[in-house]
Amino acid sequence: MRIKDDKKKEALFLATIKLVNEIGFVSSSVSKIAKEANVSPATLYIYFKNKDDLIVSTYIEIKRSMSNAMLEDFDTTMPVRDILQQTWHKIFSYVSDNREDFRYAEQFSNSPYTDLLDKSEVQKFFEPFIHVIERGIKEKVIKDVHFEILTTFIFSPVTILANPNHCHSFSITEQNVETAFQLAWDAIKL
Amino acid sequence: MRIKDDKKKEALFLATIKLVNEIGFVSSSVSKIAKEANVSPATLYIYFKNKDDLIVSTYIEIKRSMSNAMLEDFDTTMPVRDILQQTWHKIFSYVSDNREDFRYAEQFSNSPYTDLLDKSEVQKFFEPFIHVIERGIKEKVIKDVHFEILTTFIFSPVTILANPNHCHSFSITEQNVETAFQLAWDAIKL
Amino acid sequence: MRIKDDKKKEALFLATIKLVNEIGFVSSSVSKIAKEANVSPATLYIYFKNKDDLIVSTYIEIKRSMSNAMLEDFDTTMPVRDILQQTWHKIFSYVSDNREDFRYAEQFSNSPYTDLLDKSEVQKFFEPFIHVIERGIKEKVIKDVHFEILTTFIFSPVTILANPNHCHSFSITEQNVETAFQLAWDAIKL
Amino acid sequence: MRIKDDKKKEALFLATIKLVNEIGFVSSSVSKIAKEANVSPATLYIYFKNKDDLIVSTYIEIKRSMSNAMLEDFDTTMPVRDILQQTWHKIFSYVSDNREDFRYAEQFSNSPYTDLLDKSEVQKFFEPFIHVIERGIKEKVIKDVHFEILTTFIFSPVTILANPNHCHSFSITEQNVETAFQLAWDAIKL
DNA sequence: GATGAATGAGTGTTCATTCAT
DNA sequence: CATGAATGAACACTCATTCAT
Repeated sequence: MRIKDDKKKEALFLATIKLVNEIGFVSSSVSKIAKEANVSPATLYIYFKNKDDLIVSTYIEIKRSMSNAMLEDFDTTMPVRDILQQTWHKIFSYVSDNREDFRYAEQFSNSPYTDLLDKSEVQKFFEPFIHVIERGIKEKVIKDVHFEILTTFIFSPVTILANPNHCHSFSITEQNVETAFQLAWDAIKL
Repeated sequence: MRIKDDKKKEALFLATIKLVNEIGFVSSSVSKIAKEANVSPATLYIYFKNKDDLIVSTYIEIKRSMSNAMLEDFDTTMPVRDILQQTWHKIFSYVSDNREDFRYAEQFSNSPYTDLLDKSEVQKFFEPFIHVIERGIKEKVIKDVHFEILTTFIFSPVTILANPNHCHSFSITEQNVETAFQLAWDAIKL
Repeated sequence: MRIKDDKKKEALFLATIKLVNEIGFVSSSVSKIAKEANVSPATLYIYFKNKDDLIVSTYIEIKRSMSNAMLEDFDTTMPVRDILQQTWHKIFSYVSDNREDFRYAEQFSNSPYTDLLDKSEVQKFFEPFIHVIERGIKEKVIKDVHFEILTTFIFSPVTILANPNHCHSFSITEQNVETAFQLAWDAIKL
Repeated sequence: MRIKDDKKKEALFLATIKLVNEIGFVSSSVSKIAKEANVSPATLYIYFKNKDDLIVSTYIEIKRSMSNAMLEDFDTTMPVRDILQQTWHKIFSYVSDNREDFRYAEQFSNSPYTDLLDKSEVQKFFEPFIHVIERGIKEKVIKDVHFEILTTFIFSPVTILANPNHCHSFSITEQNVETAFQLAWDAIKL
């Protein structure tokens, strides 16, 4: 028999990201994705249960790689501010180097497909950072306010600033990123 | 016949918002929207050029009403901080009272339909606030950094905190909203 | 607006019967039926809820017309034997004149589509005959045995003899039909 | 390897019968049948030319076994009535003991697959009985009428009465079966 | 012999839009 | 102005069958 070809699965991931970024989820039909990946529509169903599965799996794949990049050199013994600063720069760096992946993830997390996602699967990637913030509160360097308020100011700005749809004149330079971090830190620091 | 006209258009707006919130953009077909509005699919094409036009017009209509609410009691002579604080509370209040409209706007602004939107048409609603921020910089009460960094910290948090999809444990109470504003102001203030 | 065209529904009935007789239920796809009826596949869904509905409705339509033919000149005051004899001939006559309808009905009633049929809707057509048989038992001209044994010998032979799939050398002549009735009557008479 | 072969073929027969009875011919796809038989779809094509061949072969296999059961203790020297009576009981007995096989055979003989069947291949199983009837006519104990009329009354009732789809209140008891035979014999006897 | 991967052709169904009235 | 009928094109998905190993 023929052997299952990881190249095909990879090709389907890439085709999905490319097409969704170009024409959106709705217009990215199974047959278009298959054609882009140089596969038969039927083949797609060997590697994925259905279209939803393909879309969600692609997202998880991206998040896995994103998480790996962020956790590189992660050192919990550093001061809270330094960890957040390092992470902040790492995220911008990843986003800058993987614009296509980032755009897909953005579209996904604001689409109805999110409902199909097991949130815990993705949230676990962020756990290390959550612990850092908790430590910051205990050490009295971060304001002791509702947790979601803190994350809104320390994590969300990244996705907004990096999204050219929202901020088309902001460019990801070392200087800009550091400036933005100053504001984020001013927001949450005690 | 003027009255009848407006009623049908209004009914179509409401039906669109309701359906899109209930089943999403993808499943909200023209015929379903028409049925929800008690109108023939063909009638829809009298009031709107096509489906895209309907979707985009509905968004602009919401933004117009949102803007009106925000500009109530708008007094440019007040101190910068007070204006922003008042506006911040006004937005949360509007969102709280018009959850359906807000949800639609959120879905819209993260869908490919955004591409069809003349951004300037919506941005003009925000102009008064832009002027306030510019004044704040000149008066040296707001940091003199890239403009989009400032808006990211002073406007975006609202849509994130008010979106139960992102923050399901944050509730819009006077206290919570004020706390969040403190962080926003700390971020941008000099 | 255009007016709903009964001719289209009729054409769909005829196309369904023709195709199903020629190539069977499985191969009779919606698009083939639509093409045969000179309609768009989408049009079919204006007149019928789905394929199943089309198939079942076609059957009921046939049964209605079959029943009408059988109940012509139906006179409950005649002797039991005469009524059955008259009906027997009438059925064969109908079948002979409407071979396509009969073949469709035969295929249908031996297909999984039967499960979708509200049996009572069709059984009501046979009620008058059931009463006749009950009368025959009471008058002691028909054997007093399990009801389904009686119907098996007085009704089923028609569908078997008239079905060229089962009996290809039996032809529906007045003489043959009368002979067959003799056997049926001999079977059930006391 | 002979043994392994036969096991696979047998497994495919059984899987076909089971699936077709459960979900019908239409839904019984090659891959589902293969999975049910714990075999690759490709393997199926080693034992059968194609799907049609599998379906038809399964039917013939059932008919062969049915015929074997009927011909047990077959004694052409007995009186015509006794032979028919014995056979009649034997068929009911077989059907009662092999409901799955019977159901498959019923579905098959009312499906378009019948067209693919070489009728003579099955009819040869019935030859001994045909000779008995011919003898009955010659001996003037059976009516001298069209042959298919006779078989309609002496064989078909079995498949109707035993089919719960047609007769759901008739149960195969010794008594019921004997009663039904009385009617069959009354129909054809001179 | 035996397999799972691979596929073109097809399925039933819905879509945004237009037509005739 | 307003409509429901009508449709070609597209949808997600499954099929019987073949291929390479």
